[in-house]
Amino acid sequence: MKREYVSGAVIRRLPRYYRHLTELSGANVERVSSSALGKGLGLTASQIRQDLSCFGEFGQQGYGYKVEKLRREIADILGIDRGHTAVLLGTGNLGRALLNNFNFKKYGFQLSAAFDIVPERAGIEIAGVPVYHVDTLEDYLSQTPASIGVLTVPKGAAVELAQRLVRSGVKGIWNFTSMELGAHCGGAVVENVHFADSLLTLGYMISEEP
Amino acid sequence: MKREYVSGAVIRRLPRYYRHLTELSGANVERVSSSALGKGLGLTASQIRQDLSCFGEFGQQGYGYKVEKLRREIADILGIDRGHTAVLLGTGNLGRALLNNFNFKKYGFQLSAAFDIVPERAGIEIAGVPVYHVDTLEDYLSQTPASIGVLTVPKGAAVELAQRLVRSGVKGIWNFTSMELGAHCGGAVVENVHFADSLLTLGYMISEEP
DNA sequence: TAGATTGTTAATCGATTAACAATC
DNA sequence: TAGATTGTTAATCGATTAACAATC
Repeated sequence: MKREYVSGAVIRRLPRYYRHLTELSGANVERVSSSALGKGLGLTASQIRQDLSCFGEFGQQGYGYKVEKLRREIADILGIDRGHTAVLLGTGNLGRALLNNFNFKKYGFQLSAAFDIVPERAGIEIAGVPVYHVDTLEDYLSQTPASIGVLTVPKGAAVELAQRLVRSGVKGIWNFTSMELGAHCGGAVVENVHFADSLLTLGYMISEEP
Repeated sequence: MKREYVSGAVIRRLPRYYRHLTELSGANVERVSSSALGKGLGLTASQIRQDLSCFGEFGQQGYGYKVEKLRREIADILGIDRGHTAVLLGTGNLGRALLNNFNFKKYGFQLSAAFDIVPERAGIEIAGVPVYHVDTLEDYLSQTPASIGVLTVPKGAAVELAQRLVRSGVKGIWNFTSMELGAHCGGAVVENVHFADSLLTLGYMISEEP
């Protein structure tokens, strides 16, 4: 039964399903049951069937799920191949790490340009992506709209740039700064990658271990 | 009332509390109520009081919480200043980005060394951290134990290195690879930073927007 | 057909919110 | 003292798990 509202907990499991199914598919596995999938991901079979039922009926009774079919269904739910585009702001170490190592295309995003405030970086290319001066951001986006902006700038620049991105029509911000942007971004969705929060959580867990 | 078991949901909010309190403290704010704190973080006052009550009684009735006192209490709960140590494996772009930009010390971790498989990188220093060849990992850790290992290596090397870290006494793994390590790491805690999952979630959310 | 496994409904469990006595 | 705000208990809400008829 297709739901209109799907909880965040379910949505955050979808990428894990997708990753696991991609691996199975790569290993030429044809079919998988909810219980096998659950074992692979540390979840119950019941939860997986419940999760998937938010989006439709993808299995066959007595058989399970066709791996490749389910993988494509989830890709579609996640919006891969929906033609998303992205720009990246801030070509410091982290920005360069993403440009060089992260396969945006694999997840359905075309990264068309990067921007930096340092004049010397304008005009160069990093991993095939052209770098422009941040002053030209609005001009660029009016010509070449982007679905999301990737924020890899110093904390102090985050709010202003987020607002400029949103005003230029960006629908989501992938925020790698430690600034909380929720309040500043109007209708846009903010997805945070807070390294510090993650490390502090780990620190807590190793401290509490017996 | 002090609980022995604290849910993951509570623990993942603690770093946010800590960050917010650090900001208030920096702005010389002396006291804060649960409702003010809740407003700042997008949570209910009730939830904040409930969360804090897992660890003790830190407030005063009719007054609220002393910002600096609460900040220190949470730092203590999170295990900051517990003398954690860390090593980093893999000095590619992402590893270098962390070495150059991420302030481990600020979160209570001393990063003592980095390792790489490329022979030319052995002997250099990155942001003051010495880089050694990964063949010397066990020798090094037997002399200088580490609480956690930071994994910024290619996916294919993740499992083997995680296991070597755990065998050398590491208690936690901060995993930046896309490999799921849960099953391979015995008693050690694994904290994942999966960029792809984060981006896919964002992709879903901007696709579903009205 | 018999065994397996789905999708879904019902039961349980856990987390969030509300309410309030205690008290600064 | 009166107003404010805590810590905690009770009520609600939502998410996970269990059960099972449908059926491949």
